[in-house]
Amino acid sequence: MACNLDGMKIASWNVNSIRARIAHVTEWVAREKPDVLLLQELKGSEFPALTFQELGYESAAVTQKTYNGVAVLSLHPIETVATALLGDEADTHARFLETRVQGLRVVNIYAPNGNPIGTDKFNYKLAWLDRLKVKLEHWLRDGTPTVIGGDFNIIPEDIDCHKPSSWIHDALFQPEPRERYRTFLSMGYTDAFRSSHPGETGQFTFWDYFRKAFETNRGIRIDHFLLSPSLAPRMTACHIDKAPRQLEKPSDHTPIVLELH
DNA sequence: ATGTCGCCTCATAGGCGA
Repeated sequence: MACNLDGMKIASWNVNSIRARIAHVTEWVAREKPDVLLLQELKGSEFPALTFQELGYESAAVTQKTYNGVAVLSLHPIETVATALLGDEADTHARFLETRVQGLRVVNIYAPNGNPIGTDKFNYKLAWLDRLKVKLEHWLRDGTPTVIGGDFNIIPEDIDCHKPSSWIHDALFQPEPRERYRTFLSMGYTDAFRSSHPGETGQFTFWDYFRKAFETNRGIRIDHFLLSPSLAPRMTACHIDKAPRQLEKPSDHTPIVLELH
């Protein structure tokens, strides 16, 4: 299936409130000029589409008051395919947005955090990941080049956190979500960052606001790009841009950037 | 348990979610 992805740059960033972070995001977009940007944790009913339109970006957003919220920005036309994850009609969280850009299936997710473990929140997380798996199976079968990006709220392996013992009681590090993430990989999806940086330690996308976590690089890698088998050979690079995390009043996450050919 | 953000409201302090 032909699609023009040459030089295409796709980024993902959990901004922890688009209203609080609008200056950081617009400055980063103007400088980095990604073809596509996936945003998570918008935390508001209104998405500032006009602000990004002025920078040349079309947008699609699924919003919710106070919580969650995901958006896709693109220099190219966006076709919105789905605004909710199938499998639970009662689930009203704004966590899923499936689009098509330049013949590529671009899926933006904000997976549930799931803390504390042993509660409905943790069960919701596992059920949500199981629903995502059903979609992942469908997308494999139709062969369309597919990228799933966003905040997975999963620390895949021990090297994806500064110190495993600090996270053993956290939902992001539990065997159940990690097992699901490994299943996604065994199905044929590629973890874009890890596959291009095998064994590299100290590479994180999130650092807590407290205890000087960023300054001491005590972080976790929870923002990911999964690539379908049809897309994986077209990855040229994947990196984490720590610059926005160093700004005044930053998001607790920083962007991850994927490049294709 | 704690730390620190950002949001909201039975609002200017406290609760929730992360």
